[in-house]
Amino acid sequence: MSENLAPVRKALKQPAKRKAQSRERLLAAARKLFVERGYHDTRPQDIAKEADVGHGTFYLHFADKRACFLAFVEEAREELSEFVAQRAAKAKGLEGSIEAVLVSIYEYSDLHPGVLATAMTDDVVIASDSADGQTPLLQRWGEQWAETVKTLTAESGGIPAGLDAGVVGQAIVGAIHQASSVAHRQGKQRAAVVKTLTKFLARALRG
Amino acid sequence: MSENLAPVRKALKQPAKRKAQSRERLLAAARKLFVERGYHDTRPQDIAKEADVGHGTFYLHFADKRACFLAFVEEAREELSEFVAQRAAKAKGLEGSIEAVLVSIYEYSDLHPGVLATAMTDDVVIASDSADGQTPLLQRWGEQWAETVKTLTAESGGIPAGLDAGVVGQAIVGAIHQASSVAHRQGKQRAAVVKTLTKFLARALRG
Amino acid sequence: MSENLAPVRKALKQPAKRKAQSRERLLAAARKLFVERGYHDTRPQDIAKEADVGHGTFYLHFADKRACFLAFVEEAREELSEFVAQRAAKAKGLEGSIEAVLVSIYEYSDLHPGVLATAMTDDVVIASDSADGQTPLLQRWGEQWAETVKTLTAESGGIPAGLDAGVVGQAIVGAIHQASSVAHRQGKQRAAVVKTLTKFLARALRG
Amino acid sequence: MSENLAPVRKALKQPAKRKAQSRERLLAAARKLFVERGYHDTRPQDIAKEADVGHGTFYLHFADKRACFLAFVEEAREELSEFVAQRAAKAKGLEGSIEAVLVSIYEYSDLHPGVLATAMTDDVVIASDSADGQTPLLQRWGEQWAETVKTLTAESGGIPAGLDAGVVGQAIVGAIHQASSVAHRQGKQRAAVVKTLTKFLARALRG
DNA sequence: TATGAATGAGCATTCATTCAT
DNA sequence: CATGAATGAATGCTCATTCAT
Repeated sequence: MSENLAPVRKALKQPAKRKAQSRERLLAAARKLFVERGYHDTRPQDIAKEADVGHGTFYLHFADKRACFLAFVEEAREELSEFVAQRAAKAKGLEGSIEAVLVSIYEYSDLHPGVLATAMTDDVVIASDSADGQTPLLQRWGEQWAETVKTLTAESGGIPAGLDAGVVGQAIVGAIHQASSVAHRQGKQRAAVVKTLTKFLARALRG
Repeated sequence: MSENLAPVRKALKQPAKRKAQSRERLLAAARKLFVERGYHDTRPQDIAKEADVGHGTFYLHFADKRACFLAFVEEAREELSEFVAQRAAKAKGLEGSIEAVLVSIYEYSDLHPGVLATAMTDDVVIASDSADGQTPLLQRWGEQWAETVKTLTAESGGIPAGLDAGVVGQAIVGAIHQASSVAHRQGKQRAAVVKTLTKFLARALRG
Repeated sequence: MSENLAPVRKALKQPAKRKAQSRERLLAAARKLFVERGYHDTRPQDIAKEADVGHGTFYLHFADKRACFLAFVEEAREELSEFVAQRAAKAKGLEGSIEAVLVSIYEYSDLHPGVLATAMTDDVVIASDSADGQTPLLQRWGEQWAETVKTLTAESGGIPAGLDAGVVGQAIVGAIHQASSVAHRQGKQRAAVVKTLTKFLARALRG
Repeated sequence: MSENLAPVRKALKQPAKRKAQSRERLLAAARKLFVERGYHDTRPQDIAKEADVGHGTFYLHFADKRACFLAFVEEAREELSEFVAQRAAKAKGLEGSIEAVLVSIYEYSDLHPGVLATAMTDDVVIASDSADGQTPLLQRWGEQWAETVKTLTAESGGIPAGLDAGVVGQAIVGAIHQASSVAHRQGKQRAAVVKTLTKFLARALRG
């Protein structure tokens, strides 16, 4: 009987590998369920079951449910970051670069539906009493945009005078997020969104 | 002590007035607690207690907790709407108008700290199974901005060619929301935020 | 429009009549709702509303919900009693009398669907702490049957020797109730039920 | 103190056994409380407490309160079934068999006071919206009686002509139930009840 | 006599987390 | 390292009844 019980669990050479594998499986399961059902409707038990490990194992790898969610967010962030970096690297000019980034983001969304929307479920939703902070994903992206903007506008003399780069970065990411969310909700043509956002942001940043 | 014990409850001649007053009291209590503790950490019981009415009375006025929250959101929306309309009415020009609106919003926030941030807690947080929809506050404001932008750009030939007004409206509100939230979180100077956002948006919209 | 607004409420000559009318209306409403929804799913509020009187008025006429239900039961009992008495009076012989009673009961059930089944909802369902007793409807009918049986068997020498009349009465009513309930639930032909029950009981009682 | 603190909980080697034991304890506690207080006055919490387990454990074993009650009913049904089968097996003749069954039932009732009365609390009392049905205990017994009667009357030519076996089965169980309930309520001599019911039913069934 | 706003005890159920094995 | 049975605090909501008008 013991051989065919949970065959996926065998063939684990080293304990270290086994632990790593459990974590991977849990993270993949968490990602799937968080995206499908949302944070509040996903229980650690569900994640463990989906990952085919015992309930208790969950807490061997994550301090609590929130930590698991944040791990998922971090994973998504890195994934998107790499994805965009590869795609948008060769874009030229302010407008071209913005468009390339937008297109990459949408392509990532197509490849991993719901992941970005779920990962941005931050602020209030998973609030914990400990109030430890963990900068929201959107804000971190805003900070990146602040840097990106400096680079993109370098040849045209930098960010227009009087504009605070930090504020601009957040404004950009906010604009993209809100416009995209609503467009998605309304089933709007994606091309129009990309075009409008690109022009809108380029005009705002151009000298 | 006996004089100030529930003095608000006296002299209620007509049941209709009495009921209306209860609702008002509940709504005020709800607003206070939702802002102070957030949606999830506020129980109908707490609201009733704060309003100095029985638990059951809460359900005499609101179908459920969610309905109460939405009533609070609606109240805040109308309040802000009036507030901004009065303040920004006499502003002149694209840049002037944008600035006036931004300043009004910040003034409202000073007068009613936390209300806007709480009222925007829409989307996922208070999700119900019934999935009735209720357009998020931010999106509604985005739609208003779309209209506003058409008016403001009328003299300079309307919205720049190729821009989708709906997308632009959402982009504006997203930019304002995100930039303001982060600025607030970081304790940034408000003047810089107003200035940057005003210029940023005006540049984007100018012909 | 004003003429047909609650026309039932006007033209109340004397207060005494008004009170009696309220009670009647409440009882009719109670009967309707108890039958349609059952005891537990009918609230005094619902009854008052259906009767088109204020919620508080309910307690002007009934001590509590239970008393209202018992009043409904009593009404049904009297109604059925009269109904059966009229129909079964002229029946001849043991078998004929039993059949006449059974047929009358079924006719009553057709005229007032659900009333008997609901009225028999006694024992546990509406249990109150006060445990005042109120003999269950079924038991009272059993007692009546005990008397009836004595009369019907008089000419053949009375109840067969060794049989306790009280027990027999309850047995008869129990047999009728259970057989009819299940037959109704199973959509069985009524004629077969009447025939079988009549023969069954007549054989048991014949000398 | 340490010796008698939850001594039942010790020495539980395997989790499977532990789980089974919990269920047993819960079921025993449920039986006790349902019989003592009735369905509506027994809360899952009470059952858990009586079983000396946490509240949540209750829902580890039963989907809901209703499922727990039905499990109790099933247990009682099987218990009585075995009990009667053993006692009434060697009875001879129609009258003898009926009497043996009746006596067995009363003996079971003496051994487990209140269990049968409680288990028959089916129909309306524990009604759920899902309306899944679950044939009432009394009806099931009626169906069994239909079979029993066929066997018992086999030698005398089967069920008397014109009688529907199904109807007869339900009539018998109804007669027994109602007569016994009332006799119990009235503190009537048990021997008289057995004697009367036996004769009554035997006469009805004899050819 | 009538009203209907107000009441608050009461309840079934969930779920993040622990810990003995 | 893994397990999964056990936990119990916490919560939104109902409804029979009262009472000021």
